Amino acid sequence: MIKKRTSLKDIAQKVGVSTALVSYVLNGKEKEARVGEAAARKIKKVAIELNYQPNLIARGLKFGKTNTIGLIVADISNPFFAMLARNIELEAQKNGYTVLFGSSDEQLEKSQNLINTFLNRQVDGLIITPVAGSQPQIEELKNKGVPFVLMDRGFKEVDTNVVVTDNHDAMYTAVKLLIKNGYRKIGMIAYDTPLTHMHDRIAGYRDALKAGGIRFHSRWLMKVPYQGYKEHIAALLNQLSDSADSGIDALVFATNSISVQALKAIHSKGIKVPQQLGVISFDESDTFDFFYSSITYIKQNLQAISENAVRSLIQSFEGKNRKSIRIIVPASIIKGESSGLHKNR
Amino acid sequence: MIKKRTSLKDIAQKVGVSTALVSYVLNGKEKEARVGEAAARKIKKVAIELNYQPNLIARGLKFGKTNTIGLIVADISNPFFAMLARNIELEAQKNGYTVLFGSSDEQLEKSQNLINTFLNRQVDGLIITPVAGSQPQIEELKNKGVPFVLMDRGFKEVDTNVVVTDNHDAMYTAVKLLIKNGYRKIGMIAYDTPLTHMHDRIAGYRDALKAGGIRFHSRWLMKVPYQGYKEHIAALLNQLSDSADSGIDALVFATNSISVQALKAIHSKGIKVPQQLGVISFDESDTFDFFYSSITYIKQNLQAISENAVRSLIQSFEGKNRKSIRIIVPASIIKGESSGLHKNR
DNA sequence: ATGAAAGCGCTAACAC
DNA sequence: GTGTTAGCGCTTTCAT
Repeated sequence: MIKKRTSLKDIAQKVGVSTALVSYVLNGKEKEARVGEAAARKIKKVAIELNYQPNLIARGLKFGKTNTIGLIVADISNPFFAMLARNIELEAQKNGYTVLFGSSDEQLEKSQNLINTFLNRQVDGLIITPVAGSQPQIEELKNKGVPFVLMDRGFKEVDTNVVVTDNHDAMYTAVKLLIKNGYRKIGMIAYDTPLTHMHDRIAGYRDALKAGGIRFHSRWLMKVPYQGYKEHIAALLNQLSDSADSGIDALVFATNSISVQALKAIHSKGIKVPQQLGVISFDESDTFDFFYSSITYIKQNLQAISENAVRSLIQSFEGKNRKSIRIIVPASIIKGESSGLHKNR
Repeated sequence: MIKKRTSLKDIAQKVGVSTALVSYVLNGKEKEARVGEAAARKIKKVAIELNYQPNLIARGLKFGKTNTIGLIVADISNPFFAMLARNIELEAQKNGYTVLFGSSDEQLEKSQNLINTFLNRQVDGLIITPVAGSQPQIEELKNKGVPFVLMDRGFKEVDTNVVVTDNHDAMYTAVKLLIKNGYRKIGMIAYDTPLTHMHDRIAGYRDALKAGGIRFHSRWLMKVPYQGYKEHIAALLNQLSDSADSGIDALVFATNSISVQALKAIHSKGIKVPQQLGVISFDESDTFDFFYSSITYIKQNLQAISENAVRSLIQSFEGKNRKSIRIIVPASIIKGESSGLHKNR
């Protein structure tokens, strides 16, 4: 059914030379190998005639290098990861790499399965957004000497290559902005996970409060589980709006997905932003354009993150990274009305 | 640096048998090959000790089968394609396949590059959302006997495996709903492309008008180019809202991305939906929840599309598809207020 | 200037 | 029962 692809051998036979010569010529090594000009010409001609395409998998077997990167994100259907994937695809392509992808769904088992699958397929390295509790998986990669880089999040306890946003600074800046604009009772909705990105964002939030001379109340920090987060967030905002005095005058959201869900709830509850509640989101979303007030948000530099992830991974291939590389990408804050001057100010 | 992975040979040496035996045992063929029980036990034990993992690329070379699918979408960062990718990933995994992906950006050259790259990497087959004008690329795949299936869109002129939504019916139903609710001057914003999905959606729109006894006006059908579509749509809606009588009382949108952009413009222009303008969108979006009226939209069955795409591709591998298979997946319409009764009704 | 051959890791037909 | 071996397609060393 499927037509046999033409191999070096086919060309060699047709031209009447050995496969070695064909290989040399087609790899532009005719000079080094001092291949006869006539033969070279003929080989090239036949290669085109037969529409020769190298079998990269055979080459991979030979070299132990496939020029393939395995990308493991939490969920490719989440716009944030989809954007990352897009940028990684671009950067990988620029460098001659192709990308295998998979979604871990924040689940340990899926993550491990993907790692195994990709390794068995001889990817040259992995770009991973690690799942909570996956330290052993990552440690094992280190032990095996597999090149990899963590992206978006990392682990405190494990020293690895990692590319992340400057989460602490981003959230610190955001909360400082709210304080500057007169908010005093600032809450945060975050995921209940020990991963560093969340930890750092929370730390940034708390440090900003402290620096602003505001005493932190533990009930201000609302952690929701990843599974079923939509319902949890809806419930949280129900509570907030039901109580006459919610005890909170502003909210920061720890991620893209939390932001969208929380804004949905705020919108449907009819909570006035920023009059009743100041708001700062994480990451962009098309949804912001529909909110009645423009949303202040933290903008991560996805392109820089992706580029750095791919590049440092490639450096690892080349054995350049003797030590772990830790890249912190600054974020910016895009100011809108949602964090505007507080009524009490 | 990277620790050498253990191969069959390593195990064979350690146990003191040939690689053949190891291969048989590790592939569960000890019975057929009548391997001695003692040897089998020992081999299994050592395999675990050495943490043996098969090199799938060597196996691929041997069999000419890599258990890899190449997925080419227009843009992985577009939520619609990201959702498709997610579902394809799931279905592929269920069947033991891994997915390579790439974005064509609706560009012929990128599409061709991706096809070449994937073929050179010996993917077993391709799932493609074809680009306008890529018929020759697709024809070539057919000629080569490469298994593939087109998804989301196809070509009139080329007979191929294809899995698409019932676009004509979906749009027909949507427009009929508008007509039933009293709208008479129904416009459509579509992409300016000859691809079948767009063609069918437009045909569905026109046929519904005809069936409703409404004479079609060519200015009702607004086609925008994919490149720079955001600006074009904004401009279109400026026009509509500026003219005292726009001559249009309802709009249907041909895709997800068009819907979001158009709704943004409608929102910012303050056009009342459905009082001034009835609206039906294509595909879901988080943004709908922020619109002041709930949006009526056509819901494609992404899971069914993905599953069918993967399955029919796998059938092609197995040589089952002697003829091209054409799968039409029905869509549903989710009714909201945006297509509610027209004032004149 | 060219070719033979080994070898990457795996499988399976075949020989012993 | 077990081992030998050829071969998938490609690269490259070493003869010639």
